[in-house]
Amino acid sequence: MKKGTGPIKKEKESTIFDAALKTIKRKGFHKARMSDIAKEAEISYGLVYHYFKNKEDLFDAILNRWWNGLFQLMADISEREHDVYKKLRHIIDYFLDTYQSNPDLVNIFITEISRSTTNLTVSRLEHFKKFISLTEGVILEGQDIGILRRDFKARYLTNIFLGSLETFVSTMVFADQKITGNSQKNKIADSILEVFFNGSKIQGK
Amino acid sequence: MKKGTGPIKKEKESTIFDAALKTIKRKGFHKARMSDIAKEAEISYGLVYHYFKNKEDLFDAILNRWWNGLFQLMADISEREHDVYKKLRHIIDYFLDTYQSNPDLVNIFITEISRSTTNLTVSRLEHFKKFISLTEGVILEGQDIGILRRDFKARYLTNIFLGSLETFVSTMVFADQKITGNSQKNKIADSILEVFFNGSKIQGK
Amino acid sequence: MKKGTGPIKKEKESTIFDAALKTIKRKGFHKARMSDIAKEAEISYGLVYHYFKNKEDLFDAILNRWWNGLFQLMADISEREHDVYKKLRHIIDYFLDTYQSNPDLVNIFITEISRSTTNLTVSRLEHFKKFISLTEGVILEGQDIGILRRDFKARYLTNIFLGSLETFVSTMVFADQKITGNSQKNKIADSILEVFFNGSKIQGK
Amino acid sequence: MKKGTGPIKKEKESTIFDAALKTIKRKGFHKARMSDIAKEAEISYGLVYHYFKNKEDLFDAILNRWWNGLFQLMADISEREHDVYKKLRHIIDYFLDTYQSNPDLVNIFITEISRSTTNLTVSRLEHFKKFISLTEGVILEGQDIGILRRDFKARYLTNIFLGSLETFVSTMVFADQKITGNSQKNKIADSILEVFFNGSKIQGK
DNA sequence: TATGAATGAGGGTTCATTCAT
DNA sequence: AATGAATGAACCCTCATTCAT
Repeated sequence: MKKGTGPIKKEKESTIFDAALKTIKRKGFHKARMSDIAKEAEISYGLVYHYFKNKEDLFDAILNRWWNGLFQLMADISEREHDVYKKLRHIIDYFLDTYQSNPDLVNIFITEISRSTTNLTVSRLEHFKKFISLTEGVILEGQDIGILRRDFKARYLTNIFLGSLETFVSTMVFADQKITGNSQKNKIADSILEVFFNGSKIQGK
Repeated sequence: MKKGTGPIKKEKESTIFDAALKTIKRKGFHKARMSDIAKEAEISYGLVYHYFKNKEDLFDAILNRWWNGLFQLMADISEREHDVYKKLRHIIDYFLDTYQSNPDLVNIFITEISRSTTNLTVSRLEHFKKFISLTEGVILEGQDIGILRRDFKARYLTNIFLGSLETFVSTMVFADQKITGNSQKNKIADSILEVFFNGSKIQGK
Repeated sequence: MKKGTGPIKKEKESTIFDAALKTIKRKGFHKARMSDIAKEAEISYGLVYHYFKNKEDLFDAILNRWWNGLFQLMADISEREHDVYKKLRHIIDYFLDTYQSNPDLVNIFITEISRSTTNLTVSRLEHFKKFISLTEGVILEGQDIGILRRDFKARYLTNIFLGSLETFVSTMVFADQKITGNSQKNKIADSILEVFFNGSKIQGK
Repeated sequence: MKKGTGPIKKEKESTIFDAALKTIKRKGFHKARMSDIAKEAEISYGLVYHYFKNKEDLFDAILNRWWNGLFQLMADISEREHDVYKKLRHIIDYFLDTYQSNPDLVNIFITEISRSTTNLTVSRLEHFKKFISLTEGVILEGQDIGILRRDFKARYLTNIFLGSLETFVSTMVFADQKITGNSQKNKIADSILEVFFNGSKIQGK
């Protein structure tokens, strides 16, 4: 009779979600069978379809978890943070924080979406483009303010920035490397920004 | 067992190879059917099995084309080139030159291998690790010589370098962007190195 | 076992029954899901199983509605009506009246039972045979009395009669054609009998 | 190398076709599994998909066998036969002849198509409408010539005619009754026409 | 009564691979 | 060398039915 028993439903849905995360991370989207996911969640596989329309839908739910968080952050940044350096730092933090709290999610983002055309649908591509555009906005702002060089197009610097970040995260993902604490996280973030801003050349040379 | 024997055999094998390249690029490895490849090559699909043991074998042949060329280059660099800056420049050139002459090959490397765990087997991972190690060797040399900062681990700078490169190439791959001539290629290569060495901050600031 | 017990039970049961009628008419028995029926009835699908043992049972309930009415009529005819022409007219009326009051029921009879072996079980077939036999009895009576030609077997004339009737009704069912009033209904009934008699009546009489 | 080895391919395709005919007749389209059909044909079920795109395609192939024959006949009639009575007789013959040579085909037409909305697609309905239209053309011709009464619409007489025919055939189909020879076939055909004409013929003529 | 979560058998379809010719 | 018929393991998804609450 009660409709607002949300948490109970959410609980099982969450179990399936996590099982999907784990399974897709382990086998990849294509090779992850619905029955694998069900087995991982310790439920019958029919139940998966009770909560998710189909495999694609389950996959999109995972991606949305990632994108919703990221776009929320981008909105927050846009409103509250006025320092370009810190804005970029927040973006990095989102990747690293999520990797700390939910490494499987980051793994899937990197391996199944970030560089794979196979699973790319039009709507998924849109998320990507939107994120790149938003980041480019930050970079442009940096060029306007005068803290980023203007002899390269903003899109180009955006590629460098996101490429460094992604490569870093990828490395951790592939090596199954954990971030053990905030100090390590900060060090990584600082490093990425340091090289992005100042380059790898020995200073002064 | 040898693949590169007679020229007569090679001809048809080459046709299949190119068809596979084109098809896998278009549909991704998983969704590319053997029959699609055969159709692209305008042969019966049974014949593919005369030249390649199975689908995995065909895929590995493609990857080997990439890795063999790259490792050949790394060996050449190691022997003949002594300028670290130029060494890195050669690595970039390999990506860009191959992208010019065989964009499908680069596409597949980027989308199916570079960031996809799905198709990653142990032996394929080995190639990757080896390449990163070799690059790290170059970076280390730069640190030793004193043209690269030592306050970051070599592996870290390697990530930045390869990340920038990969991101650049990815962008071109996804946008289906062509490199029209050597001057454009040089400009791209210069840019990557410039930012890697000097950063994105306005100089002097 | 009894279906038609309490009026309280009946109410909800009736709602489900009507929903089933509507749904099966729209989608066919096979494609009508229990959940479709429940949704149509605006109840949970689990409840359907309180009133009907299973899907087949629900279907049989529908068929029984049809057959019970028809056999009731045949019994009435047998007892009270002595004019063969009018007897046949009563049979036609049952089809047309039911079509007026409950077009879905007639639709289901025509499409799912009358000509479909798919849903035919032994017990369902028995109903059919019984009805044909009873009709044949009327035809035989007509032959005995001398108003129907005897050069064709009664079963044969029965086929013609029921075939005309069924074809007529089918046409209306498929065209979703409504019977707007008694005058139209009478016209249709007259027509069917007119052609049947002027074809099957002893010539010259 | 040879492409025109038609018969060999046709042979197996024909086997599958016949197995489908038999299986669908026995279990109905919906309940006939592809594996049933394959088992009946004594082949692996994968092979069915070599010859037919999917289950619907296989079903359509069966229906086309029926419709192509019938429309061929209608075209022949239109060109060569000028006697309305004989035209109708040819139509009846098509049903009876096909029933003799291929009773399963007629069975499927009757049970799965003629009165079942379940399997009715738009294109399938078109075939039906076309056939009825063509028959109506013959009836109209009969009314024009003056051998069929004009106090009923042509479409109405068409319904009666086709209804009688269909009911007759249905009866045989359901009873699994065989037509043993031409004399029996002729008797049936004569009977249908006799009743149809003596009912629909202009009175007194 | 009433709900809808949970189960799992069933069935359509795909496609890598084998093999007779 | 070459063809494409033949096989069957996989895998997604549906939905009738059961059952705890």
